[in-house]
Amino acid sequence: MDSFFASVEVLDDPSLAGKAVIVGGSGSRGVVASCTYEARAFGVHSAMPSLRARQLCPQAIFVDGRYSRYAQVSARLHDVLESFTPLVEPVGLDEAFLDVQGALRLLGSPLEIATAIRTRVREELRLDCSVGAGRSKMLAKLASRAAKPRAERGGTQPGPGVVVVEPGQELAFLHPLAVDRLWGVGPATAKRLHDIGVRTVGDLAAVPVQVLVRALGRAHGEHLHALSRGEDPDPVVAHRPVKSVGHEETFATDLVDSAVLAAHVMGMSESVAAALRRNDRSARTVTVKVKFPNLSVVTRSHTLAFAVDTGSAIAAIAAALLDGIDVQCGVRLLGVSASGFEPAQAGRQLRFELEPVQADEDVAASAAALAADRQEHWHDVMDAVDAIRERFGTSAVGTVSMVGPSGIVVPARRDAPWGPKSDLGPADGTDPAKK
DNA sequence: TCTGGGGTCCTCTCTCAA
DNA sequence: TCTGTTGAGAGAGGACCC
Repeated sequence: MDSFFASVEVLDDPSLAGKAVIVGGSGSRGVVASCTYEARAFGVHSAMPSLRARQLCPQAIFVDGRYSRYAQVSARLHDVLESFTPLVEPVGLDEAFLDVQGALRLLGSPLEIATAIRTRVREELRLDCSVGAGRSKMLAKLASRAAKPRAERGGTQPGPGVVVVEPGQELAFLHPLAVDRLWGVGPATAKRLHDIGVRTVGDLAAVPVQVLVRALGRAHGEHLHALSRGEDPDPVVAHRPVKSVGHEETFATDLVDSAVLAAHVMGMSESVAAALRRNDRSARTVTVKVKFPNLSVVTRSHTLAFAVDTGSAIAAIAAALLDGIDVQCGVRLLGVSASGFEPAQAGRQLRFELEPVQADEDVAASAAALAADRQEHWHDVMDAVDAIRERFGTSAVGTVSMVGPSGIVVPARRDAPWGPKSDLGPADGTDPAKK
């Protein structure tokens, strides 16, 4: 989709049409999640710090964003795509790969299918998208990028909308491209490639694979070498299983109070546990992430002998992990995540598998014992809590440790997860609540 | 100017067991 | 009993994607 979040905002509020609109965190620690082409013409792009975006485009209208609304539109988009083929692999909310090999006889050539997708999306969602087609996911991805409009100083240049890389033309399409256009080449890899004289995909294809493996590691080196020759064996997978769930938050000001941190750990653990139960999963590994004021990041994880799916059990482990981190200098971001999934039933059968824990075992074992105890005694309670939250909202019920000055620390996914709310005031001097 | 949130995958290091 | 090797798994960090 073309500047998806911003386009949805314009769709819902036509007074924004033709204006520079930026969706993202409006605070000093926020980033741009999406922006209209009018904002892009000033050099604004997604992932840019909001402060920088304000400087480049002071007249831009900042919108906090509504994740639930975008998810709603995304679901409709996927309904449209699945009417073409059941083999749809979503990439985030606004992109997807479609394997249309089995539909060619029924629906026509790749160009005809791509054009039909674009038309149907515009008719049913009233939003624009760009479609790329090729013999692999990477080629389709690069082709869709080439199909998009281009923002320039003088205005927006419309893109072709549909680009098809025909069989036999792959290398002619790929080799002139800058190497950082390839999927998997970010700033760090691009720098390493530049260091060995590789600037274009064609340069990459000319480098012996051993040199790439030395520079980038085996998996990455071999993968990029294959991509540069147009080889991409990665198939379209319609239902990729989720492997981890997490919740993290950057605070408007750095936190130092251990009681406040503990309340956030509890709230985030509840959020993670609720996501696990929604997906009928329990998890063996709990990870805590801390970002310090100097932006350095540490993670600590612990893998249990059993799987858990209650917030209090996850919080027992997360709190013990956080205890092992020196947070005296303050915490800018805190996160809790769970991985190592097992079916939910594994967490419910805990009482038959647990080994007794001796009193003199280390902190991790104590935390595990606490988690086990909570897991065993809390899952029936959490089923009731889930039902209450479903009906009355996420802040309707919580544990005592989650209660802060303004009530229960809400563990639900935030609707505008792109940094803390504005601590700067709006760029145009108006009250954003009135927009 | 000072960098979000939710993910996946890879690499390196360490430990433990065979 | 000691030493060296190997492989698996855990833990930590980094890079990347949207």
